[in-house]
Amino acid sequence: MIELLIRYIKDKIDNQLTESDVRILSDVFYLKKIRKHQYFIQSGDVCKMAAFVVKGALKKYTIDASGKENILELYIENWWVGDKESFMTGAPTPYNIDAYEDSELLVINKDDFTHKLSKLTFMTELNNVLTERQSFQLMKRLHSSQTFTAEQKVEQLQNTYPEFFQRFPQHMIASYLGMTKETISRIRKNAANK
Amino acid sequence: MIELLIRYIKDKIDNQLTESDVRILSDVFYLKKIRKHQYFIQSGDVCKMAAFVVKGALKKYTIDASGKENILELYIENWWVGDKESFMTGAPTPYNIDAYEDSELLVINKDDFTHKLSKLTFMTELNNVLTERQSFQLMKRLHSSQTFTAEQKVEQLQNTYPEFFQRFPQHMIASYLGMTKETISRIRKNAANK
DNA sequence: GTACAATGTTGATCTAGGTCAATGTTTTTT
DNA sequence: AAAAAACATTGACCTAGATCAACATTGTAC
Repeated sequence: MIELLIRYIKDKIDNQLTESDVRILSDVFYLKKIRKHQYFIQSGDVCKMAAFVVKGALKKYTIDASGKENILELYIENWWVGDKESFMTGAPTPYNIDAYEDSELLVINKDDFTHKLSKLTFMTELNNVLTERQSFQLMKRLHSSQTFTAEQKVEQLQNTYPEFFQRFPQHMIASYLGMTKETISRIRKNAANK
Repeated sequence: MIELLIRYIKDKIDNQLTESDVRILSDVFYLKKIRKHQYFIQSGDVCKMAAFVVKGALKKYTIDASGKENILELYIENWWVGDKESFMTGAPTPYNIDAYEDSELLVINKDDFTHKLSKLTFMTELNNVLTERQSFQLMKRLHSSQTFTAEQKVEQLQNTYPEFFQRFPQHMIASYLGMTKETISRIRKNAANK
């Protein structure tokens, strides 16, 4: 399983991984299986793990006063799961993350991250690349959220992450895009007639 | 002027700045004054500068098909200005940035950034801290954008960046929050009667 | 293979916030 | 100090998308 992560990292960084790097990675990451509907973190927890998705599908969301679920992120294979802000600062997370499919995660504890990984240059490089990419994506999502019509949002998602439409039910996609299941249903019906 | 930047950096990083660090900073950053309404970058440009606001106020925005301005970021003293994605990747920016007040910026060119700063550890540290913070903020803004009412959005902004209400006209705040000037006007009138 | 949960569709109705237009106020320019 | 921009307010009306409710379809567990 760790091979998937090694391959992923090699792809993202400029330099090569040494044998020692690979050994450390294999040492600190451990496989955790989580079943459909099981929580990875719950609102109020401090997020003490970060994880790489080897297999499965998960979602990050909040629940509002009226009980409505608001999905912020969807995760499938090769995505990193967790609340980075809580992980880094130790503040309780406002989010829930749970599995939508039975999943396999490569998990690292905060403690190992701090002591065994954070001084490895390839790891800080990876971390920076990912944080930067995340922030670029969020800027685009915020812009779309504020300026696009529901139809444009769906179309954009079909262009950026078409996989999501295969892996998640429509009502979850709708929530991720900040609209209702009825709206996305009508939009897709319409799009089919074009 | 550079002292402001030095002080700012010292505040953000763990280690001390050496004399050599300070010399390099003074060397690569230069002061640029920009007048009200003047562009810092325009949509379609490649962003070849990053800048620290010493004095003034600016905005980042797009213009949609119908001519409506959509503000994505507001900047005042001690904020960093630019399109980081365009700056890092060399892709043309989709955004405009211009001055809302006469402003003074400490500017660094991409070339100097790459060759003279990017190998200094304090600078990569600063860069990472800022990118991370940016991404945390964007996540919160996206969540608010998708789940808050107009009223809640205004209230949240008053708690997070109350300065904005002093520095920018209401119609710009409205655009930043993704609503119209009429809506924010009615909300604030209401809030006053509480 | 029957039952039950999860998912998706469709129509009727509602509403938060947008649009439009007129008017008022404050700031800037000359 | 007058004229012109820029900014803000208010009312009337409109609309994209939400809500509500009923029903259809698909998946899953026993």
